[in-house]
Amino acid sequence: MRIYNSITRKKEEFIPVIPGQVGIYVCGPTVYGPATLGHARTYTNFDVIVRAFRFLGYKVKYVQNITDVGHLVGDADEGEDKIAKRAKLEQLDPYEVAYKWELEYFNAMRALNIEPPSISCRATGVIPEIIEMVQTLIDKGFAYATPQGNVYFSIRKYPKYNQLTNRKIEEALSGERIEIADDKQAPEDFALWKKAEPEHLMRWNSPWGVGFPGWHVECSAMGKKFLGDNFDIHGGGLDNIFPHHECELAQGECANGVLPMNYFMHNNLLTVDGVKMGKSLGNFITIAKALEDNSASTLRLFIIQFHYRSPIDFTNDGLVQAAKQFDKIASAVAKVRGKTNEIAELKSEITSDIFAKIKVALEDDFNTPVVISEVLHAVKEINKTDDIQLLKEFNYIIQKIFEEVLGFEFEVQTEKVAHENVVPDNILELAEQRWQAKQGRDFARADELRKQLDEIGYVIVDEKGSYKVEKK
RNA sequence: GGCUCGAUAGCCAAGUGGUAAGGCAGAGGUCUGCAAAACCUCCAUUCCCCGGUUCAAAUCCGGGUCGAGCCUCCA
Repeated sequence: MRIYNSITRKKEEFIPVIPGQVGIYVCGPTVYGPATLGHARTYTNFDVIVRAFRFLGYKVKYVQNITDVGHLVGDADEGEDKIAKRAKLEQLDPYEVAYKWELEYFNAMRALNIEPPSISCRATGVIPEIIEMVQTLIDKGFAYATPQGNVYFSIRKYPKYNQLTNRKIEEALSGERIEIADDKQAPEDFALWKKAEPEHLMRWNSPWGVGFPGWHVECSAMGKKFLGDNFDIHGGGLDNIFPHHECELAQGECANGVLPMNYFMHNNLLTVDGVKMGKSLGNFITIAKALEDNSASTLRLFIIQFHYRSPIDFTNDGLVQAAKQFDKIASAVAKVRGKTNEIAELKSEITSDIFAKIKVALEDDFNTPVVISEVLHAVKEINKTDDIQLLKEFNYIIQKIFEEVLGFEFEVQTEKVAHENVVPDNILELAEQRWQAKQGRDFARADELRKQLDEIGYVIVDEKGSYKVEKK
């Protein structure tokens, strides 16, 4: 098993802390708005990674946070955090806002057939652990509390700062939630704990006064709580690499005495028609919207066709291609399952070869594009054969790879199609007339009826000795 | 401006030292009265450009050009 480690910028052999087990932490969403295709990309990527680990025999503990403590609003809205701002707009309690979007997030994930993490934890649920970690950092001399009630991490105490992004320390601007304070010893120091202004609704007591945690500590505290001082993998979107992950590395290593994660994995981002997707740019597509026109499996296939470290440009053409490919896969699966539901051990050269290649691809930094190409290879072989024994073997690959690792859903798909294909009686009548004409070798009449049906949106597909009518 | 990553056929996309996977589109064929689907065959002497290392480079090194992301919250 080899994975690309952002810390060393190299593909490395994966050596788990505990043999046979994987502890993975992935940065979750800030719940202040709808889940977008960006979220779909990131969590589909890590979903497949976790599924692949399990398929390869690892026991996985997958932890994800829900950031329900807001972040600084980008523009001139001084002092307000995102969640508090939204709450005022909607006349809701900030906890209500956070919970509403958290539910939406989980619904969107479920709709995409993304398995929930082993542990999902809200930032507001680890306030004691955060305070404890901040205190540790102060005690060890890496952080300092100011008379104003803020606590900052002193970057100069951690010479390795910026190991992920190679930035010069002078350029490392602070990434804290509130930018009023000038009580820092150095401008690049980042906040661990911030004093709450009177209008700030989310607030907790602490040794430094009433306040709320800085942006980066929640992930460190949670990772430590659920996975220990030193765990295997920390993942997240590339956009979090700076400053968030740099800060995590710094505070984590200083607090724990050891680098918290052995591997850092970053998935690349998603653009829409070549442009970055952002809430502020107004070009974001929500998952709910995307699912109106596409099946979850099509979206998954679209995402998985790219390597997780490559950028994805979301275009209509790309989606159309993915939909076509998924239909192709689904009809091959339908063929197999139409003939047999049994599963057989892989004995033939063709199935074991495909299976082996998929395994190799997954073990090589989760190379899903290569996996998909083997999936299409399997589809081709399925279409070529009527050997029941062989189809039973393919059934195994379909279950293990198509469904368990890649997360495609087929049953739902076919049921849905069947449901949508309720054809009215008058159409059935026309189709039957056409069939009779064909049987009577009156092809002119048959073609005429086919054309008529086509015009009202129905397609006839002839099969051996029978036919099917389908809505286009 | 600094940092990081990328540039592979009409389009999308793997491959990171041993002689270019796969898909879409396109061309031809088999099957079918026709059609659809499926299957078969063809479709990059070449991997942005220029130099270098090597028996050997799309793959490594140097220099360009272009593109994306980060440097402010973001998956």
